[in-house]
Amino acid sequence: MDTKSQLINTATALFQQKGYKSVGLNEILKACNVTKGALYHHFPNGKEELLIACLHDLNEAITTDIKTIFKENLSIREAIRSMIDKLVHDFESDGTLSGYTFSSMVSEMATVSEPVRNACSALYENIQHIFYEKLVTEGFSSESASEMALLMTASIEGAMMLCRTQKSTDPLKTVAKLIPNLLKSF
Amino acid sequence: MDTKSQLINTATALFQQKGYKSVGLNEILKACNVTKGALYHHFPNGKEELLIACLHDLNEAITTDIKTIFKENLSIREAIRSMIDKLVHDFESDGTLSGYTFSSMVSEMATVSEPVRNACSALYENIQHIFYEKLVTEGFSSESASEMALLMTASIEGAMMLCRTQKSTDPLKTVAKLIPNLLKSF
DNA sequence: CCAAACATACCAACCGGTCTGTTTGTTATT
DNA sequence: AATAACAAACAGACCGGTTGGTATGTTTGG
Repeated sequence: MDTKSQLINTATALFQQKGYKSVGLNEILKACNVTKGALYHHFPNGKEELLIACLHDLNEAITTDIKTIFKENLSIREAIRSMIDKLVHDFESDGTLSGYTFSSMVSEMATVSEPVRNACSALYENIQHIFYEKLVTEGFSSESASEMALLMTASIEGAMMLCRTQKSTDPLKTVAKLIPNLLKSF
Repeated sequence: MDTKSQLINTATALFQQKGYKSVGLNEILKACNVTKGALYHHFPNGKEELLIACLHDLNEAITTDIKTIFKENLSIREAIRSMIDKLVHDFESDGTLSGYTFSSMVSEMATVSEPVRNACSALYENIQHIFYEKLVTEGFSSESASEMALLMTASIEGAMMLCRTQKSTDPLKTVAKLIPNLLKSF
């Protein structure tokens, strides 16, 4: 793999685990055996440019990942189920909840840096759009589909937060169990 | 107000706005005109002890705040509605979403410091417990009440995250609108 | 008189970022 | 084929500023 992708990949993982400010450049550099010169060659604007590159990469990765899940599963219930199953599995295997979340970066940077906030906003919008389209094909009206997509995104993101504080996957499991009920209520 | 509370209050506000790592001790000290000596007199273990004190204070403040809202409002629908209305109002007036959230602190510290993680966990549990009790008095079974309490907490927390990235209160408003539907679905 | 409640100067460690090289790969010229 | 020329891709020493934290003093209330 080339140096640039290497930087993005390890930085992404570290940012997801510890947040943005908690991870120093030297930590990233050491983790992927790259020197400072190389970093500033590929990212002249330093750490924040690297973060935005990470968010862009994450956006693409998450989007394609969810899209394939939504293609493989016929109903939105099954799709959401297998999506959350994957999150739960990842969390249980490596202990870190890095799946479709970047809340650690959102919450500390969204209020500080506009470019970062925009990158995060784009990511959430993409996720919601995938939900939205699936819901529309299942007969939901445009309005209720976008509302449901928002509710689903919010509850999953919130559940991940709870999982992190509780060191347990139960919140995600509960939400996964309840989402079918939500869909019924419309 | 005494020095200790002054420190806690201003630190809480700053932490909520920018997160933990982004706020330096000197920034806090300057903001409330307190010197380093005073800080380390009241919090010998420094910044992290201050953060935990903030979380404890926040816990109490949020808990009593929500409790009074839940006493004033007969149905849980009305209670949630006025709770979110308050959040929306705060966000629209001062631009910062500091209400019942501390996700900025959770996400960057929960994976790093156990004491902080515990304090955050306690806070979420308290909130859920208030929801839970109200739901039980409205006839929900113990099991579905705790599930609903979790779902509500998660979706509100997630919605706040979305609000922050979108710089809009719409996500919270949408969630507020949909929660009655959730309750019906049980 | 004594301890609690500060104030202030100071510190090593670390931060992100810049600097000046050196290596390496590509292309043009003879 | 050899070489000159050039730029991209690094390497690593270095820098000023800031960080959280400490040590030592001074004030103040009981």
